[in-house]
Amino acid sequence: MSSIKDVAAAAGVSVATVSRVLNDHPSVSADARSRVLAAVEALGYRPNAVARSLRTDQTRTLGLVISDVLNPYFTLLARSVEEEARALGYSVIIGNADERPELQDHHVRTLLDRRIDGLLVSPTCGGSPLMLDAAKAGTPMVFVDRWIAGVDVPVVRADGRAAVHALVAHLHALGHRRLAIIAGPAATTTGSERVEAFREALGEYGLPLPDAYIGQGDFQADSGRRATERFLDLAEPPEVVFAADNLMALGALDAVRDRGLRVPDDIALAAFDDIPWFVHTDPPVTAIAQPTRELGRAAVRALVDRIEGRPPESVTLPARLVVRRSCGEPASAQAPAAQPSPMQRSMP
Amino acid sequence: MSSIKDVAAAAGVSVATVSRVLNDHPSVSADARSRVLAAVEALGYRPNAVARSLRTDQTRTLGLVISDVLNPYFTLLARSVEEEARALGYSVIIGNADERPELQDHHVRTLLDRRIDGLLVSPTCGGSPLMLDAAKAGTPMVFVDRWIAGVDVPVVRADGRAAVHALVAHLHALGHRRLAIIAGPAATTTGSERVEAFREALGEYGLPLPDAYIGQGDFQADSGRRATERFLDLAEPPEVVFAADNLMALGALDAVRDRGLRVPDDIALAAFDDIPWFVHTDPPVTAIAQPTRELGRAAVRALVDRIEGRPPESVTLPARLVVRRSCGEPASAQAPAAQPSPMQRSMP
DNA sequence: CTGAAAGCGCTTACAG
DNA sequence: CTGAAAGCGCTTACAG
Repeated sequence: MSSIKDVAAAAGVSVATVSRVLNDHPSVSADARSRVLAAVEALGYRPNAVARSLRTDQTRTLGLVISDVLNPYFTLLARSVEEEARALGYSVIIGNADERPELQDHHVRTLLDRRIDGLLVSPTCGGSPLMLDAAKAGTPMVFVDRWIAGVDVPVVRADGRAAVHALVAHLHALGHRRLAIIAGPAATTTGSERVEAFREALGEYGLPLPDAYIGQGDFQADSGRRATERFLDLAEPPEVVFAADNLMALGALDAVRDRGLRVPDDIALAAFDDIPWFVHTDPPVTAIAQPTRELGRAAVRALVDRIEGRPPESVTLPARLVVRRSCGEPASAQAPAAQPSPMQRSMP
Repeated sequence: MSSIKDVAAAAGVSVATVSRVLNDHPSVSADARSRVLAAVEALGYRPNAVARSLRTDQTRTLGLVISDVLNPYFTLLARSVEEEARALGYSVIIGNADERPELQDHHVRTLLDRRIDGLLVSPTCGGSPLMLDAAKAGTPMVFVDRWIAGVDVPVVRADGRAAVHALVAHLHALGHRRLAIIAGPAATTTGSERVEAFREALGEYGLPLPDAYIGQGDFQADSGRRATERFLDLAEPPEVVFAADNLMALGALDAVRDRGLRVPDDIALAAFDDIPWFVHTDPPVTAIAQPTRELGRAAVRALVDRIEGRPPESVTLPARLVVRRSCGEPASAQAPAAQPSPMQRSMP
């Protein structure tokens, strides 16, 4: 692989001049420029980003540590992060924590060792010392989706409170009174916030949220299945299960199906996070949709602002309820239409 | 951020000794070693991977360029690649080509500039000059899933031929005679191979594959929807649509649903690539499952073999048919059971 | 076992 | 406008 020296030799100039041409430095003669460009072309020269990074102390790379790539919500988030980063001239390296704190730390460490310019994290747990130290040490950092309290790091996330209230209103209107939730890990903000929003909304309707109706999940499908089985084993099972993410909803569907029961006839189901597949499940799943692409974009912009010396801004975007058929038909549309209408209602 | 010099100063040794300790070089006195280790600890020193890479000419990083991250098949592939790479001491940088050749080239170029040790590619198109040049120039490379003919690069992929034959046998047994396929881009191997395998299998049953029954898709959902609409507009629409990947099957489901039609009553559906969601769609979708994790693992092993000077091996693994309800009930199980049995049959 | 020194491929004041 | 030279943070023969 040819280096800048080879180009300089071929063009009959110094490496400094080659470097200037490559970096669009203004003070290069037209003649020198064209000779360098010709040499670059002839040799198929490509600058060594490693050497450039060592010298300039910037990698033009962002690290993104997400909780679980197999979760379509995070996949979409990752994609939107990459798109926006590319638009701003950055690459992104993704680390998949798989909801495991030690794997999260592994990726944070590796990314730091590679001297990424900034870090986007959706923290799996309360707060690893490694991440906190990095933040304190001045590594540009932004939290997406989930965050850690008490750390001076901008947060880009969706606020699901209003949508959870809309969901509970919807469920209440359908006559449901025994509502259960499959929560995420209490150590994550999204794990605890969604339960709190749910409890608060239930309170407005005078409905309780007994401990037996709070399933402890870990945001992965299996835990949704187990929590649902436990609900179904109760002397008085809930009428509705609200899964705090889409994968646990998938597990819940599995559990219901394995018992030979039907959604929504035997038990209703709703999920946090909307994904394309929810339109095609049996039945289509009522879900709370996050503005995922916007979150990714905003997170990158905040991080790049921070990296490039502009004040970064925290951003909170609203989620919205998408009603489908998994919680039952509204009274007005009792008889299922022969032609399934797209019956999809959105509320802010 | 402290450097090796700071550690050397703090430990009272030269940077060479620090480097030796860090790299587990045997010839270091126990005393020097412990002083260095103490200094490393005290300073919170972490080696700069950029500098190390420049010096050693290896990044211990693999590049993975996949066609579409949002496709669950590729997401799972990417995850398995990362896992195996991590186990072997490598990191991976993922580039999402989004089925766009120019984006694919962008990522290949960026990855090459970063001097990744090797490249794993699932080529979006016939063969970009950039990629071919890189292969010729000796960049360690392995193709996964899709490949390019006439290039001396190992290929790790699944052979779906037997499973496609099993699918056609299944469809024929259910009484279907008019079978259509939504193909992927002809420029990709998986795009053309799946059509060929399908045509060949149909031939064994004396069934034709008229041009009108070959929809041209691009492996993304929208194209599956459009192709299906065209099928449904035919004077004699097919009885079965076989989508050559899971996203186009999703689009097909959309199209059928939008017309107020039902799967499998009005039209049957099968897909290449099995994904967890197919169990929960309405109805569950009959699909051809690839050994995705094994493919990822094998691809990484082949690439690392190549990088580390061992002869890499091409690997072909069999796909298998997973029968669900989207093509109709077998005659023996005419009456749908009240309790939906997991009726899931596997054939090699 | 240890250190001084060269060198990986760049960029960038500095001097001309 | 141009080039010689220093230096980014490491690793590794080489000499002792």
